Amino acid sequence: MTHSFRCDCPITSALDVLGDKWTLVIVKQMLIDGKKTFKEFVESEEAIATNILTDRLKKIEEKGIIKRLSLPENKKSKHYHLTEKGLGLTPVILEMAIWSDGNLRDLHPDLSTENPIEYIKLNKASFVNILQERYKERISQTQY
Amino acid sequence: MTHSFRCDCPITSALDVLGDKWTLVIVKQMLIDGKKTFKEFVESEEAIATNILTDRLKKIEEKGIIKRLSLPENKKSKHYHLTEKGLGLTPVILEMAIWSDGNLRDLHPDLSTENPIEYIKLNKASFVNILQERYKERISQTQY
DNA sequence: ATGTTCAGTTGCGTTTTGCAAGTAATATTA
DNA sequence: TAATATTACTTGCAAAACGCAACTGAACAT
Repeated sequence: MTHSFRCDCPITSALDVLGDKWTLVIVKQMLIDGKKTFKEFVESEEAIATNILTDRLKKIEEKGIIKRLSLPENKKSKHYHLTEKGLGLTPVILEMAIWSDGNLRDLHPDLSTENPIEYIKLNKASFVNILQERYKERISQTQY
Repeated sequence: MTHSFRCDCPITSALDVLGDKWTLVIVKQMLIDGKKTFKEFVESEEAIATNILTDRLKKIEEKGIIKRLSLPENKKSKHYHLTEKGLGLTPVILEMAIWSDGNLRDLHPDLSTENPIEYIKLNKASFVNILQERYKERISQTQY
């Protein structure tokens, strides 16, 4: 069944696809944390339930945000990769990180401080590029 | 009760606050569409249900993203305004619009094309500023 | 052959969502 | 002034989504 959009607004439509607790967390785990397999997603600190994970992987694969790949030398494990469409979410994720850093510390004092947010803010476009190139480099290591 | 965050990751934490179908739609309706009252939100093309709207307005007010204001000359209607924290979401919303424009047309052919996306992409920072200043200008018209 | 790992699926109770209808306070109109 | 309308909600209820735990089945590992 095809996705049903609430209206023709691009922002609302983005939220029709991305607007839930888990979808962008999974994309972030792939892009930032380098996770590729079901097991890696499940073992993440966010502790996603397996049924939810299965559902989201299926949905975002249908939408062309990720690809599910079989490995030639291993029939048991699968790899999930971001497509260009998925990689295109890098700026959205980056802006969320910046917003959190500047606006969520009052509600969440333990928020991580490890990322060089000030550096990122100086040149967002180049940081987006760094993340995307790093991701592409990483996935080019494996043969499918 | 205080909000519970899944972990200390800024991106995941942003999604703990913003990760649902409606929260950012409401922020967008305020920022882009100029909506201020309960009635205006309900009458929007996204057609949010009133109980959901009440719930989200309460939650994002608690988190400091919006402010609920009474008008001195009118005891019936209330105005909802973005705070600086809410206005800080402008880049996130803008990046979602850009992502949709470039990546959602295959799934959603009727997606609006009215916004000058190419112009926006040329200088994102200045467009963020324009939106924020326009918003502030608009709300400064009313006395509370 | 046996045990383990990986990628799921299933069952079930809880929570959230969505629709429709109702309400209460204020403002407008006849 | 009385009736009507408007605004901002609240309530009830059914449906969908979520979350936990247990289970399965294929593929490897010993």
